[in-house]
Amino acid sequence: MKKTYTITAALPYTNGPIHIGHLAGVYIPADIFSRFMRLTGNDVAYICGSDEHGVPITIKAKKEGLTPKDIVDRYHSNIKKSFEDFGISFDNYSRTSSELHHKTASDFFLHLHDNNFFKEITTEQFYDINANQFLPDRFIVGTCPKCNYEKSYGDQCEKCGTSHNAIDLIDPKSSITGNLPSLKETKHWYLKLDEFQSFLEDWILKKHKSDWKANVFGQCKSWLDDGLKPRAVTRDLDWGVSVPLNDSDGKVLYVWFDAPIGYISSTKEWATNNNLDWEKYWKNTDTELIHFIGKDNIVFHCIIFPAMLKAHGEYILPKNVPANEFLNLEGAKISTSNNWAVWLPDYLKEFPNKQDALRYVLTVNAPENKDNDFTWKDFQARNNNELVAIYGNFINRVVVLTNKYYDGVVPEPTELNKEDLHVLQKVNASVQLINKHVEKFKFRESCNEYINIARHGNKYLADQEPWKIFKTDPKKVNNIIFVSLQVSSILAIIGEPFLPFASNKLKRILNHNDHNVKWKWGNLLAGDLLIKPGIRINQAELLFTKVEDSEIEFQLEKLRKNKN
RNA sequence: GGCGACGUAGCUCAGUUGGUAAGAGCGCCCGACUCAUAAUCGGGAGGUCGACAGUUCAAGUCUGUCCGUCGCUACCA
Repeated sequence: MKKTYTITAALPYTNGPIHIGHLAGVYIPADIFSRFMRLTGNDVAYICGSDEHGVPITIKAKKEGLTPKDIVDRYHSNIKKSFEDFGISFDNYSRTSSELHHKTASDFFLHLHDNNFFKEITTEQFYDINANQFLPDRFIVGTCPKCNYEKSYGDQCEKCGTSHNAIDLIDPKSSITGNLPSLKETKHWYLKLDEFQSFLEDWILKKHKSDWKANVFGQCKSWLDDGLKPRAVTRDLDWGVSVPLNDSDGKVLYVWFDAPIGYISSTKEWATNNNLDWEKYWKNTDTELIHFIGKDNIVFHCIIFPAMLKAHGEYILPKNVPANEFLNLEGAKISTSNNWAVWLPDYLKEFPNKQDALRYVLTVNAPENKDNDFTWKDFQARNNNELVAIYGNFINRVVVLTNKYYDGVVPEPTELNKEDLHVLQKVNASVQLINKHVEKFKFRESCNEYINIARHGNKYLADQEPWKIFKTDPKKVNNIIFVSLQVSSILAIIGEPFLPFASNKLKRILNHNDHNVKWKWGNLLAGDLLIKPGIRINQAELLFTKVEDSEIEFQLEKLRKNKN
């Protein structure tokens, strides 16, 4: 049945390029899901954009002697381009600095304000007179009251790990100017989250007990059991969406309040550009809203944003929030500040035309249930032993045999025998399994099952040995090659969500447009014969190429240098 | 400190509501084949299921304690 899906991928924060952790945790799974849902005939809006507000960007700008706008412009285009080059199929990639977003977020805030969902609370915050700004906890350094470490941050001591309030620090200093900060009163708007306690308990703990992932459900339960409290949704800052009220000079919406609204404004932008109705994707109760995020964002997407949407009153709530865990790199935590990462722009430059290899490795080793480790050696092994040796090699065998025996023309099959039908059945069973797993967000299993199709193909060829009987039983060989080409065409169709570049290449090799059945999901599911005898296919081209030891050594060396 | 998720073969992971002798892929060893990017196909070795205790006729699967990894969070469960 055709459905409408609004699929969001966490808005990347524009203070650095995209790295493999982002890809494995969010963008690749969301892309597979989106592509799969399009492939199977659904109406999909795959939405994302740059998250460009918040304190870290203003600090980075200050350090580089630039404006916040300079910083976000730089990374917005960097991120947008690397997503495009990598083949992430967003329907729209917007940015939160856009006018449309400011208006959308501002209106959203006003709507909640007018309906009395906020509480104004005045507190004392640290203020740096010289820098002329309030200081978030992260930008206050002082001596930890517990372990006496002298460079503890305002929110947490890096040495003993305990968290505290900035006010508790001994001898606090502004990390911007080094001055002693003073306390100053400030008023902020707090979302009355507590009023949504019972609603959220019913919605999450009862209605989504079985279909949300254990890590997501557990995290939510922990928050709900604790009891929700009003939460500040504004900040003292001059960079962001201004609070649209009279007595709100110097106040902006907290970045975590405006960022998820970015999903909505990005959808609006897309709808406007394509002459569509954006409300269908956010206000129609038949539409399934799915948020792909990392585990650090669970509370915002499962508690706060749904409360905001519910408070607004017109919006649908997420059907699921398949949060992933984290990806490590060579045994250590990925870190932007320590430059311990594989950056996507670097990868694209250093491994040209190998987008699918990274997609594949990050899919089959995705941190779906627990933190996982990415190693270059594993990357090489999976590329060489699985993509090249199993999938690429199967296609190559079939295409070479077709060219060798039939001058590239698809042979006419006669009655298929037990073995022929058996392999087609096995492939069909794999297709069903892939479908099932993708719907449950089990992308690693679905991708493994995809490779299994090529395994079935290799085994079929090995068992049938057409090269042995070509002279003695040509009719049988006709069938073997025909069936192998049929399997190849199935791989081309269903591989698109996982390995889109290879899939397109394979379609070209097999001349998919010339066959009399459209290579569409429905025809595949119906078990239709996708290839037509008499059609000439092209010469063999390698679908994947090997990754050499020297390339892996180069990457490892690069990481070693960063470490020092 | 509290809460949550996770801890299964060398590596990465599956293991429904507890029940026939613990599974897969990769890696490793042996064999077969040669159409294929020395690729493929078959077979094999390898695990006291983090530790300890408990419930049960029966536990990787439930309970408790502890240890480890990661995340969330605060003096509050």
